[in-house]
Amino acid sequence: MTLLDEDKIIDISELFKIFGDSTRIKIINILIDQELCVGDIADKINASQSAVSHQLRILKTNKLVKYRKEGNTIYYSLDDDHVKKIFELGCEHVNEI
Amino acid sequence: MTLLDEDKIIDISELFKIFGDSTRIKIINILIDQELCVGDIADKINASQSAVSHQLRILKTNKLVKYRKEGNTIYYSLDDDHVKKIFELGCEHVNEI
DNA sequence: TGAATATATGAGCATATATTCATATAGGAG
DNA sequence: CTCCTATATGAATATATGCTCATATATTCA
Repeated sequence: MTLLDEDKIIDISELFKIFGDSTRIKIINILIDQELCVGDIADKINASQSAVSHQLRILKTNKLVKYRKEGNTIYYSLDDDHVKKIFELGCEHVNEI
Repeated sequence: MTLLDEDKIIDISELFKIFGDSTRIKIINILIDQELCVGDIADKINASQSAVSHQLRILKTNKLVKYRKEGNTIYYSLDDDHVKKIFELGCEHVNEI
């Protein structure tokens, strides 16, 4: 291993693993330019409330999304500019193949 | 779905799925600045020849690496500048958390 | 041609993971 | 307090996937 140690390798692959699921990519895509509550996300991406909630937990745990409570409702949005950048770079790549 | 259609969503998540494995990240990392043959990759990342070959096939199929034959030996290198960019953006992100 | 080296590949196994279903929790409205 | 809505969570299941082992393929060299 030249550049990176084992721990960082794991971290990086774990990060990309998060992006490597279509449900999560749909969530990220829908949150690119807006914040949305769980139910609306589920509606817009055609997934169950439970599935979305499970995936949001993973995205939240890995700091890819942040959230804001308003009464009963929880609004999610992208956490970090890197998330958007990584997503967009992925788009670019698949567009060019 | 606002921005992307289902097919593109699948493509993008498939792309990131490729990056979402530590063996493949090790391979990408080791190929960042050099081309190497299968055996040398296996040695340097401490993985079996078979495991590396399996993963190289995935990387090759998805156009993340390219190869060059020289007699008996096959040299692999990163295919596309996006691969390096995506990898580096991933590094940046994990460094900032 | 035969042996040695480099790489690829298929089967089988063990593990990880995404979804569903059922249920829990929690806040707001009446 | 009670009902309703929004979200989270745990268990179970089905599927995907990475590794190993054994073997195949291909190229070089003697």
